[in-house]
Amino acid sequence: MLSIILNKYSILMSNLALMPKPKGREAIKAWHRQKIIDATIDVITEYGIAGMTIAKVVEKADVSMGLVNVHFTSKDSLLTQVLEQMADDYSAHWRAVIETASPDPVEQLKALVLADFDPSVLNRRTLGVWFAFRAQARARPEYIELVGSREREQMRKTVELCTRINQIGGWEHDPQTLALALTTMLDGIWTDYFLYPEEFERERALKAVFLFLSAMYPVCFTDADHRRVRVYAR
Amino acid sequence: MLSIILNKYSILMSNLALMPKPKGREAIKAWHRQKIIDATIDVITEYGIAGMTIAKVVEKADVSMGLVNVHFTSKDSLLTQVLEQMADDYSAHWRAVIETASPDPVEQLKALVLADFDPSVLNRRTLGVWFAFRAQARARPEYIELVGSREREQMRKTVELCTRINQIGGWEHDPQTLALALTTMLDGIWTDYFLYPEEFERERALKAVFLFLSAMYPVCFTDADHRRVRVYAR
DNA sequence: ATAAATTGAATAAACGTTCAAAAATGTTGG
DNA sequence: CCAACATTTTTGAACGTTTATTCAATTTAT
Repeated sequence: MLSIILNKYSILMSNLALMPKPKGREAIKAWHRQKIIDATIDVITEYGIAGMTIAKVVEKADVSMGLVNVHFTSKDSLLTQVLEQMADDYSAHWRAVIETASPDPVEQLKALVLADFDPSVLNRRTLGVWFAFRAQARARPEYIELVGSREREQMRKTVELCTRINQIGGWEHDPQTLALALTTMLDGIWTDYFLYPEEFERERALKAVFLFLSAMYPVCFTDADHRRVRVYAR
Repeated sequence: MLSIILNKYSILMSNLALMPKPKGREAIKAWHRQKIIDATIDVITEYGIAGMTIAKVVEKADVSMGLVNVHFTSKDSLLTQVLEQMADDYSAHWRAVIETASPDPVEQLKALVLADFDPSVLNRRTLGVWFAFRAQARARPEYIELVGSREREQMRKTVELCTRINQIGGWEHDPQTLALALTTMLDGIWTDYFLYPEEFERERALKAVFLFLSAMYPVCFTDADHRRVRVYAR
């Protein structure tokens, strides 16, 4: 949460171009830096990672050729830092959402699922760049390193929540397997949305996830319209 | 199935390099063509779509510079035809698997799921290139066109099977939602395997899918070791 | 011998990166 | 308050590579 607040030019807000040039050396520098990152995301969105060039980035960011290498040393370094910011933003988002939710693990798991449906995540711009980086994973292992640690943390949280919900209702599902089923489904929904945004039905995708959760944890989750009848102990 | 047999140099077999040069003009031409396609896949696997160049392809394929443009007109066209072959191979595979299975829809759905776990699909080479193309989807809409029609067909089949299984046991799950849940989960499992092949546990992933299916269609599917107790009518 | 397929040097365009020069910002002294 | 200066930031033409593509020359198959 902290990082979302502190990072003024977070990836979650798109049109930095409309933001006025700030005062002060450091602020201008940061503003330029973020303009370049935003432009990079836009270029990748429009031309794919294969069509991303410095020339297109500086044109979109409206800065000079040389500035990219001043701020980011190299094209490779720029890409890594773009991914870093996206991964940070995503992590910060789901963690904030969980902390905002009630301490009830059912509510928290629900919040974790809904976080992946949030417009700040479930949008073509963010997902497209995300997928572009992931597709390069094998060629650039540093990308996996970057994303992997954060993804593992999310998985750990999911497993923890499943374990706690298990205890509440006396269920004996394998938390690891259940968490895997859940996270893979959410990931697949991202892909579906990214590839076929026109045909994508948000409500149906939500239903699909809650269909699964309601089957695993009846009473705690319902598949209909996400209304929930909770019982703490039996 | 037919196309798998006919297409001698299918993507499913990797090391064409070891295959001897055939006799006959047309055969040599086709052999060269396939060598280039294979090399392209290898290059994308190693360098990502952003690092794929004609120079690297011809070196790996051990043919001359000019041959790529003789056979494929342009780099773009080469990439499109590579994707086309991969999509065809994948479609042919799951369709063959279903046809081989018994007419029982439960068996067919099981076969459809297992098809996505087949080594010819679930391997880093195939998935990596697959993801590389999908990530470029927005920049190159023709890629979606290519993959989309085939993916829709698979979805239609999945919905059909769910509908039929519903009837058998008197279940009333929404087939569309159920099929979506299933396919997204399978897709997510691909991603998981591609990004973290070391940590990936094939058996757990299978369990995750069958955990879901057994919850939806108890008795038809079991989550343990895929043993199944079927009852046709209640 | 003839037709077809393959070669690879040549080409122009585009690429990432550099760095001396210019502009912008902050500081100082009147 | 404002010049004049010092420092930092930004610029963009220039550079050497790498890129996809072409096509006359060569090799190969019939």
